[in-house]
Amino acid sequence: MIVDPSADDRLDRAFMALADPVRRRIIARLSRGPATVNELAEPFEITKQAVSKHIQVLEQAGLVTRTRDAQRRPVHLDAAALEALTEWIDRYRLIHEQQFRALDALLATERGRRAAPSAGGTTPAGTQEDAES
Amino acid sequence: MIVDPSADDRLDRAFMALADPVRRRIIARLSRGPATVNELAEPFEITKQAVSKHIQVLEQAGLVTRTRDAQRRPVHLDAAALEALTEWIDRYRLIHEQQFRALDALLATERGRRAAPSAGGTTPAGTQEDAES
DNA sequence: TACTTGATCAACCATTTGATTGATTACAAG
DNA sequence: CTTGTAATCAATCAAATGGTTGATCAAGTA
Repeated sequence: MIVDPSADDRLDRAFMALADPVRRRIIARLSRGPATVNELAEPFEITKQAVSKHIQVLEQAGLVTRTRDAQRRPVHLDAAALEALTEWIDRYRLIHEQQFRALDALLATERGRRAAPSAGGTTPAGTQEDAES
Repeated sequence: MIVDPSADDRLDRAFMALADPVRRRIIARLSRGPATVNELAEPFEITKQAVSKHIQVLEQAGLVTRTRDAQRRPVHLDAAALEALTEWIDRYRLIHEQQFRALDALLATERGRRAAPSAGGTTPAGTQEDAES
């Protein structure tokens, strides 16, 4: 019974949701427009109940929303949550590339003075802390 | 005992790997430079064996690589795999935004002729197929 | 009211995951 | 050769996940 614990936990759920190939295909389908549970279940060889559970997972991750249209409950994609994921990934990806450029620059400098050392044996990272949020 | 079934499955593993908050923090740490298992295990309250398993998962997902330095086995981040993830997400995110723009355009056109209809009750998506790869 | 459709709820089962403890391999130093 | 350190392997266990079937709820319709 978790309602909305924190933005951190939301990220957890979002990644966890996309970890399943079925849910990823649901996302792919929803990117072309909203769909009902029955429509989403068709391409798969699983029951509607299973798809309904998957959608619950996606909903709790903030990736989709369910609206009401008579007795149908169309599912809509929420692209903002997808954007949050790419933002998380890109952050550390870019930091990593930055490190690479810094190492290149260091080696270029060192090359002028002495022979290039082993370059990468021990970590140059100073802080043990991370900043996950 | 799966070795490397396909590029499709690689994406599965990558998302699955990032689904765990511990592994995400490992990625965050590695973005600042390579580290050993012991260094990675320190900030967490779990054993080294558990961290070793996490790194195995990350390695099979292609997110990190392990090299050899005497009896140490430093772990390095592989940013290329992270890029593949953002590419996957961005694809469907952008398709979705495109749909939104198209809907806006349609509504703008319709507004000139008749009163705006319910707009979004049933899905306009034509193809049931998806293109996950 | 009764019936049909769309979707969820509830109980249950098989498999997988995350973590633990204990033993083992690989390498370096005494 | 023995000790110590870094890391993995192996067996085990509790908890979570994905799926199923059957019952239930909600809304439209004869």
